[in-house]
Amino acid sequence: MPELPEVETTLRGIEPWLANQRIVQITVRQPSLRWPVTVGMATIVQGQLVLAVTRRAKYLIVELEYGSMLIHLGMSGSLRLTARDADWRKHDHIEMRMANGATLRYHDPRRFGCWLWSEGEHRHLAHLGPEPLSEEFCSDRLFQLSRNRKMAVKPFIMENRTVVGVGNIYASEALFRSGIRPDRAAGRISQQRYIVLTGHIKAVLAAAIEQGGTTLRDFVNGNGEPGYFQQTLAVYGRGGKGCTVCAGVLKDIKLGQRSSVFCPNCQH
DNA sequence: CTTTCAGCCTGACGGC
DNA sequence: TGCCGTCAGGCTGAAA
Repeated sequence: MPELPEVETTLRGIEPWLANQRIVQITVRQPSLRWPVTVGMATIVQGQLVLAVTRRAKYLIVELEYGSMLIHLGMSGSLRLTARDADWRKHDHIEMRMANGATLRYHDPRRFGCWLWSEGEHRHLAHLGPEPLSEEFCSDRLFQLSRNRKMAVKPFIMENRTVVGVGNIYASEALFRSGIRPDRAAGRISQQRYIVLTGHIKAVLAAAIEQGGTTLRDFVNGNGEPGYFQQTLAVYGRGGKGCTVCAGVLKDIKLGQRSSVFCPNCQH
């Protein structure tokens, strides 16, 4: 599951090979992604110079001379630099070849990702909240936006208009570290507790990005996956097991159709 | 305005 | 062993 740290790691891995290079060819083997990948996109993009590659939320943006491409990895997508004539693996859907010989492959078994081209601003970026590691994301923002909200705090911090890039894993972990139950109403959490929560959201994401970076070299060479999954997760995926702090049984509930694991003893 | 929820998709896993 | 049901999850857009 590519969360924000994995997308950031991907960006750092591919950016040096794409920036200031011309796209020689795009090959689309499977156009049925989240939205259809159009022939028009490949036609428009081929021959263009890549001005820059950036990230916004979990989207990668390939800035071109004319317009830009928006890439999302969805649930199971990955981008790898491969040998020029590497064998096509199952679920390799798109290949982008650069003038310097770099070859980028998009691999996505579940096909929840997207590759979209737009002349102007992409509609998917229009209503996004601030980046979690920016100063715009602060406890005041969480506190103000949460007033009168009856929604549970976990889906609230996972909403993209609140703050971007906080997926199920890191929302669960940050709430555990903050001692806040994920099903507590967002509007009934104090300013003081939002200060604590904001700090943990930033810390857990920053740590994960740093760990992703430790395997950057392998990642670029196409030999491995980003390494942040190796980090110890205290609650995510550990429903029914023992709490790492109090040894009590972790509870697994559904919030907004998503699995939410927490410790009923440590989180209130 | 708010909140909820179906749907997109494949692979992993458990039960029989 | 294989089949079948269930689950996982980000995001959109429609419904309530």
